[in-house]
Amino acid sequence: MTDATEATDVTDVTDVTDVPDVTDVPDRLTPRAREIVAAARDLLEESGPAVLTMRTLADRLGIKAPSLYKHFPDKHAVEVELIAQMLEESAEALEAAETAEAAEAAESRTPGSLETLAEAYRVYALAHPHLYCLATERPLPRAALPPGLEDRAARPLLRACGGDLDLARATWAFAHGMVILEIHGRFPEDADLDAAWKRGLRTLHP
Amino acid sequence: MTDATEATDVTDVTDVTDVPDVTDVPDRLTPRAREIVAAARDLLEESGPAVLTMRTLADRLGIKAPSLYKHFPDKHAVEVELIAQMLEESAEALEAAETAEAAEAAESRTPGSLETLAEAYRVYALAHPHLYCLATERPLPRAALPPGLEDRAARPLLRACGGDLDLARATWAFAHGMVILEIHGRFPEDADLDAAWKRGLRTLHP
DNA sequence: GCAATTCAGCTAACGCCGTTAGCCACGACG
DNA sequence: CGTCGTGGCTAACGGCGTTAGCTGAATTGC
Repeated sequence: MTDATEATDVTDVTDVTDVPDVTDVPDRLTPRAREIVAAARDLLEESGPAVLTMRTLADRLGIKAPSLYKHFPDKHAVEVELIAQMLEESAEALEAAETAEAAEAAESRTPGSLETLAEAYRVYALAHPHLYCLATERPLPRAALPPGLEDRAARPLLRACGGDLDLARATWAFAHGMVILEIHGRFPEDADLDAAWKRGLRTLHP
Repeated sequence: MTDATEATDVTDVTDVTDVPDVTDVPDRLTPRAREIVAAARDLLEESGPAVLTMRTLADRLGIKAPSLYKHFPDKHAVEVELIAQMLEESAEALEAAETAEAAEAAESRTPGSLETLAEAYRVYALAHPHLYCLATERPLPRAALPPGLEDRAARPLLRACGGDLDLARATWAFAHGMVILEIHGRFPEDADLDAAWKRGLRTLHP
């Protein structure tokens, strides 16, 4: 009779009642845990980190806060999943930009191989500012992340830098700095950030 | 008998006991408020933001938490003072580097005018990582800051960039990115950050 | 087919957080 | 000598993450 049962109708995805988790990829999370992470992400992106509370998260799912601990050991574990999502999605965005770039280059109207990549990075980060900050403004929980994910997220930029690690790191620092300073409103209101991006990219990758 | 009195010996700048606040500059803070900020800073730099609590702060001063509200309207107001300190000190560090640079340039053994500035920025930030993060990872409370401070902190870099705003912003983003990523341990352990700094600075300012 | 176990919810509560209300001692000043 | 502002105090509130322990339903084992 609790309204929790109403909330579960959101599931309606897995009506498989026999196979528990015998998919090809060993599932990182149970279906319910994935629902929780999805709700956490909605909450974070809509309202920011201050609102992402175990109680509000439970509320949105129609359950009580302590029940969340049946699925995650603590709040940090939920956040780790959000960080993993961000890394994976930004990796996808960069990989997509990479192939788009290659296509354009084939037509020989090359706009500089870093430019599309940087634009993709910026667009993704600014589209998900709270998520980007959550994933970025603390030490990476490397041990709890899917193996290889960090490398995968870094690889497109490294490739674009021709394997030059120093250049790739300098470029990453520039891009992250631009994005995070913009997100936090540290630039003057009238600053021409497009111009600053262009300037930085052009000098870093002439 | 409280150790709060011991904390004041850090000040040792103003032993004037008669004039309350009739200095040339209209004092931003009462002496007691300055003691509180000093204790807050010690706490933050020693133990990080999680330990900077109204209760632990009061503890260190030998008083109870609610008494702090006789001196500051809320915790945020204390943090604003810490942010102001960081901006002022980093401005000083950059200005010092600027004049040192000028002296070296006069002897014509110029190491690139940005290099000393960047080094000073990096050294200051890494010497005060918690303070740097506090001052940097949220919107600037511009309205509550001493007027002109933000500009002053930005000016040395802008001068070194010959007034080129775009270049200055790109360089700032690069430097901030390098520092903040290093502080949060986002680079691989074996990354040669000196090399990445050199690479970035050389390409940004050839 | 029934017992046993696991799962996923619940309530109550703990200790921390920032913050408020209201009390009081003391020193300065008219 | 009274008055009043200053700067302490205690008690308490609501919100936070989290734990302990209960319960009913579903699944599993014999």
